Amino acid sequence: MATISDVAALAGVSTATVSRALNGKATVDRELVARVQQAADELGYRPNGPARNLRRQEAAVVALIISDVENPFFTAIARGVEDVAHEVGYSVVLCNSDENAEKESRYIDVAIQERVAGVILSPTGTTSSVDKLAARGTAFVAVDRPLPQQDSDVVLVDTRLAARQATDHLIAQGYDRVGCITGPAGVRTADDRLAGYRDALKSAKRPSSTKLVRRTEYKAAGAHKAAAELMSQPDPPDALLVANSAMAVGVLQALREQGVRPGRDVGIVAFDDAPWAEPVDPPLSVVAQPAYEIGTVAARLLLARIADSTRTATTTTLGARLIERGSSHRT
Amino acid sequence: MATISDVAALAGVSTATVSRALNGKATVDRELVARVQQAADELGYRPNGPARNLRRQEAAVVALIISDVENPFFTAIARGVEDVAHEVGYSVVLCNSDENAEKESRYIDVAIQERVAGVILSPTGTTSSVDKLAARGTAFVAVDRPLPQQDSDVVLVDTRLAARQATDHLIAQGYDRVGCITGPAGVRTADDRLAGYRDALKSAKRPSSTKLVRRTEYKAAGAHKAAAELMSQPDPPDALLVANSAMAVGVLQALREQGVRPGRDVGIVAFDDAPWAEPVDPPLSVVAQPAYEIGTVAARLLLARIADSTRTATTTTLGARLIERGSSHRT
DNA sequence: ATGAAAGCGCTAACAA
DNA sequence: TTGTTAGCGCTTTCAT
Repeated sequence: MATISDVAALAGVSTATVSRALNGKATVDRELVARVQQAADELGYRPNGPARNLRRQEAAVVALIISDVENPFFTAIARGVEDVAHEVGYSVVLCNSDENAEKESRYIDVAIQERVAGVILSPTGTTSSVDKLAARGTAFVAVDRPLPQQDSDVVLVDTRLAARQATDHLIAQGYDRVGCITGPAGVRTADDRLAGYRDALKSAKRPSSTKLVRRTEYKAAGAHKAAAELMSQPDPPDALLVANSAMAVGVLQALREQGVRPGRDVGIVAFDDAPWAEPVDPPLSVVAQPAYEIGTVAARLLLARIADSTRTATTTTLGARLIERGSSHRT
Repeated sequence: MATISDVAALAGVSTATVSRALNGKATVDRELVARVQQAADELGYRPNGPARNLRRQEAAVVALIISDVENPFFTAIARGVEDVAHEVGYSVVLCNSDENAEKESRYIDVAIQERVAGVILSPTGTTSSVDKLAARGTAFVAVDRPLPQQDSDVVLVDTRLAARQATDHLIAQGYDRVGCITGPAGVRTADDRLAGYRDALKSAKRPSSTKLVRRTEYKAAGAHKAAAELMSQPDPPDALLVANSAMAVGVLQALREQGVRPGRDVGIVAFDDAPWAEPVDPPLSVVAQPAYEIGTVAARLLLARIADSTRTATTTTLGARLIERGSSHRT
């Protein structure tokens, strides 16, 4: 594979000039630039990334560590990050931590090892593996969940408020016994959504009973079981706030099995506006989180921090939007 | 950040010994290994990836270039690739070509530049940017779609047969005018699915009319429009074969808008077993492609080719499975 | 404006 | 078994 010396030889100049010419430094004669360019083209020259990064002591790469590639919420974030990063010539490496602290830690090690310019991640619960990033001075920003006792840039959604509004909406629609299926204790978004749900019950002066609440993994299977349990209690809920779209799949499934129709029989609002939320029957009411925007904001923060590591950390909180569809109306 | 020399100094040995010890070479004294290890731990030493890659002339990284991160079919492939690659210590870099030849080409450039060990990609139609990989001798394998006139490793699904079987099934269920909504002309999977659909009509001695066929992007919006058009014709289809799950979203939406119930009024079979296919009402009949397996097979082929670039190219064709649910039954 | 030369951190010949 | 040393390909002083 052609190296910079090959190009230099062919163009009849030094490697330094080739480097300067190809990197657009102003101090190179126009004619030489052309000659170098032609030689490079002729040889199909591509700079050797590792060599460049070694010399520059940094790669124009950011790592994005998300907890679930199959979750549309996170893929939308990825899109946002990608779009911003590419604008300024950065590549994005997507890593899948699978909500697993060990995998997350491993990817962080890789990121450090490859000397990426920065890391964006949705931290898996209690982990402190981000300390490694902080210790090395690698720029990073957290999305979706704050880092415990870490003063870093964070991009969040006001998910507690969103949960409250969604619950308010269900109550306003005449549902009386609103239940909640949320994620595991300790996962911040799960806790917040539950808190918002309780806020709404309290302000509507409804009693809040633990019999109407279930916590499980953020997956379809757990939610399926939880919903089945809730619905076969003596006093089943007549509405459900569901904490993400994968869970909604499980809940819908459980309701179908019990012959219960969403909306008419049991009101449903789920977090995340999945593509299938609209075409299902009845259409699913959702809390749409600004996932793409989370990604763009996080990417911009990261780039700013890469450029200036002394910036003070900021927390950005974005709002979510309730989209009312058939599943939260009695008619 | 600590370098190998720092570790060497602290352990009182040469850098070569540190390198050997940390890379598990057999020829190092046990006691020294321990000393080196301890020094490395103490300093929090992480080998510099670019330096290592520069020296080794190859990174233990494979690039996976897929045409849509938001499509569950491709994310499942990604999972498969990841799992196999990680087993042998390779990292996977996920890139999103967005079904866009230019983006694909750019990612291929990056892959070459970073000197990745190999590339797995779902080629966007007619592109010849993979030639660049071939020219550089970078190992690669194609998934989902074959490369035009390129003798490389390929992992495919027998999608024509699957489309035929799905159509057979619809006909067997008593649907009389089966239509088809498939992807753009020139995209191999789209063409194959259409061909399989026609195979079935022919062998059932049904006339095949272009009035029952629509081609659009592999997206919800296009399929929505196509379905709406098809259904408002004078002689609308009473069943539809839909070429992927994003399209199915659009089709279902269109049917809802026209007050047409899947199954009872219009039989539906769609490609790809999306998570929401089961909980919708009625549950969606699908052609389940072995996406995860495509990923694992492709990864193994790639690793084999990395190890031995002279291997002759192979084509692996996997089967798909028809899952019959409510949307393809009249009752 | 250009070239010579040093060196980024690591691994692998080659010596000892 | 260990150390010495020479690069991998690039960018960037420092001279010129």
